[in-house]
Amino acid sequence: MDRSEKTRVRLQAIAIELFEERGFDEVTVEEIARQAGVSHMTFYRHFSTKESVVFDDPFDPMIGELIAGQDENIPAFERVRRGIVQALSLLEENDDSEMRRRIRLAKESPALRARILENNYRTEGVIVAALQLNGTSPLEARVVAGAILGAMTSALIEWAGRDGPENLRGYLAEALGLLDGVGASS
Amino acid sequence: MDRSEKTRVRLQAIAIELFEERGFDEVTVEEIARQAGVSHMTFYRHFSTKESVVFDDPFDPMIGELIAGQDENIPAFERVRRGIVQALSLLEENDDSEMRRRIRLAKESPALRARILENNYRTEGVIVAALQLNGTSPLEARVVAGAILGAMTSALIEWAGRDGPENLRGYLAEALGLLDGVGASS
DNA sequence: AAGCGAAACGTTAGTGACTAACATTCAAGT
DNA sequence: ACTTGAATGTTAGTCACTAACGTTTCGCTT
Repeated sequence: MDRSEKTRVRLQAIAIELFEERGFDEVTVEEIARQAGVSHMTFYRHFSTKESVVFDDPFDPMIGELIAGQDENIPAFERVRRGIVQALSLLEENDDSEMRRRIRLAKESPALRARILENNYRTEGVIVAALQLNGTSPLEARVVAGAILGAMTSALIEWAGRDGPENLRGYLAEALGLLDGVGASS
Repeated sequence: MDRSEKTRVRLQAIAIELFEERGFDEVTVEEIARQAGVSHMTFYRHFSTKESVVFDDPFDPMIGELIAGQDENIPAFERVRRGIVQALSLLEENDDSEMRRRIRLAKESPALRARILENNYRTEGVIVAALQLNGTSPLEARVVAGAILGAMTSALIEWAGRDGPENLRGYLAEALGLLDGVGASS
């Protein structure tokens, strides 16, 4: 871990702690930087915005490939669902409790929620493109992608609000399972 | 139309025109106010944020009532769908082209998209509460609400991107129809 | 018509996120 | 030690947004 990465990790850890203590809006970037022993410019060299210290841009093109690779004969909704479940299963076994901390911050902060949803917007574009490759109509592609991402995001927030030990990936898979039977018409 | 309302309408018209010409981020509140012949403080007395001049807070509790009033024996997903379709049919026949202008602005501006999605977040809370009144589980309520709102929002954006004369309400109803068969399990 | 009060609006000064330009320090490798 | 590039610092600025307080406008009463 070189100097740059150490600074980044330090900034992130301090920022999240401060956000948990006092709330996202009540902590200034200046203060985070000061406690990390750096200037605010260094903060912005590591994180493009105040929000991105909590959620960064994953923008996974893998999701697109997994969806485009599904059997064309099953409905669009199911293709997306299977693609996403496969992507989840490939996910490194991340620390669920760390993710929970961050999503809980988002529950209290419109700015952080907006960040998550902006990431979703980009992912939605990837899903739509993948579906259209296989002949799905633009409207159906958008609707299916929007529905699944909306469901996942809501499930994520529901999960973060619980105290139980539920596994994140399992929880999301269960959430998507609740939408069984969708899109049977196409 | 009293003085206050005239100022509000003027600010809004000028703002949207400027946003269309140069993009949301390239127009300052100061400039909008100046062209409307007022100070920036007056702008903020009429609109709480720069975004809200394009999208304001509808926060319709009617949606909650319509959903809570659905037959408990049909699946949660269908209850929400019918409630929303009913709410749409009660909507005053708004000017579709005006709505299209605004949503097109949102296609180009993350800040405006965030505003729409934040409104959705509040609506989602209303839907979740309505479903839970009728015994739906917290997870399913969230997932169903998230899926339908996600689908609607995506359809809205798809609609705004088209040039055709499609009716907004009809388009949204068609979009929700694409999700036919969902949630059959509950 | 004069004056009164409240709503609408203006001025000023400030905070905080974020950026650009330029200067400085640090950490290797030679 | 010396050089060089990466990491960081300083400074000054823009813009969204707010608070406090002063001013104008307008309908209404007298």
